[in-house]
Amino acid sequence: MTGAILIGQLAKASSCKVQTIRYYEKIGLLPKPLRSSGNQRVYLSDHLDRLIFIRHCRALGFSLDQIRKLLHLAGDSDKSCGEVDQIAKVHLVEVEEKIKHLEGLRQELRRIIDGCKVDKVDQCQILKALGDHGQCIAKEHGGSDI
Amino acid sequence: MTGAILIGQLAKASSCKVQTIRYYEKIGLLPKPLRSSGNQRVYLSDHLDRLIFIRHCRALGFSLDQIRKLLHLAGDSDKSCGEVDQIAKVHLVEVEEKIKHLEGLRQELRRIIDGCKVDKVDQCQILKALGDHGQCIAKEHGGSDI
DNA sequence: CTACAACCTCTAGTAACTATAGCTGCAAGG
DNA sequence: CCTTGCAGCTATAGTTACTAGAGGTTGTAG
Repeated sequence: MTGAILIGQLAKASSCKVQTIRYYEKIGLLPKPLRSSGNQRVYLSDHLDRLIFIRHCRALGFSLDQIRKLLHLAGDSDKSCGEVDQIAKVHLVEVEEKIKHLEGLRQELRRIIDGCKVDKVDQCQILKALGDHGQCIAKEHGGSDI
Repeated sequence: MTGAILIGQLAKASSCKVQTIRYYEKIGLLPKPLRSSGNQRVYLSDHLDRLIFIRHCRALGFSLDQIRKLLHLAGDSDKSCGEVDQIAKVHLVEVEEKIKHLEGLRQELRRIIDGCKVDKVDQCQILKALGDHGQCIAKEHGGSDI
């Protein structure tokens, strides 16, 4: 029975919280493990590998849905990996877009903060700037992808 | 009665959805407006100003909680605007940290994508890289602030 | 035998909306 | 006067990816 571990050990080995592991099982991302006589989850190394894969993908910002697809594709060993490539590239584009968006916000925030030289709220340029969208470059009112 | 408008007009004037306006009212970010004889919300220009302020802050990535504080501070007209400044600067730091984080992901994703030159899933370097956290620079397993 | 940690299930909470169901109000056309 | 249809109303549930808690059971060490 080499490598049979309980959920606490799996959590440590994968740097993933116990709750999260149970959550992944519930949504079908991790297969249901065996149970001990006392109804405790018993994991083997397959589970650990899969969980490490998932956590690494999460650390890279993939959504659980994207990860589900990647795991599915990884199971089909003679398929072309074009789809894998595609998912990764789409995600890269998303990341790049987020960076661009945030750089815009950074620039605008700096402009607003630097513009305030007074000390009273009723003359505060930050509040004025926040109330006035006119000079702002952050056009996307309504798009909350920060 | 100049400027008395219904929720649909307010939505258009602020580029904010009707549902969102009602939501802001429910959580106390927008004050409850008057009602018409037929129980419809009736707004004046104060509401529009406040809503535009909120939407602009949201576009800049402030949380509703931060916005609540900003609105509160803006009401106290003889207070020092140091706190306003503080909120804005904290947010700027948050944005800068997110940018750094995402730049790390971008670099790592590019490395992984560029490493894959084969065409079959069972040799796919992307999947291998995703399963192996060893060479990865994105250390923060568990921190999902993307 | 008794602590105590680690496990179990189930439910609710987070942020900031968005969407749906099922209703009423209101103005215009026939 | 009646209908059509849009705009408004409330209330509830869904989204993402967890996290926290209640309240109970199992396993182990002293």
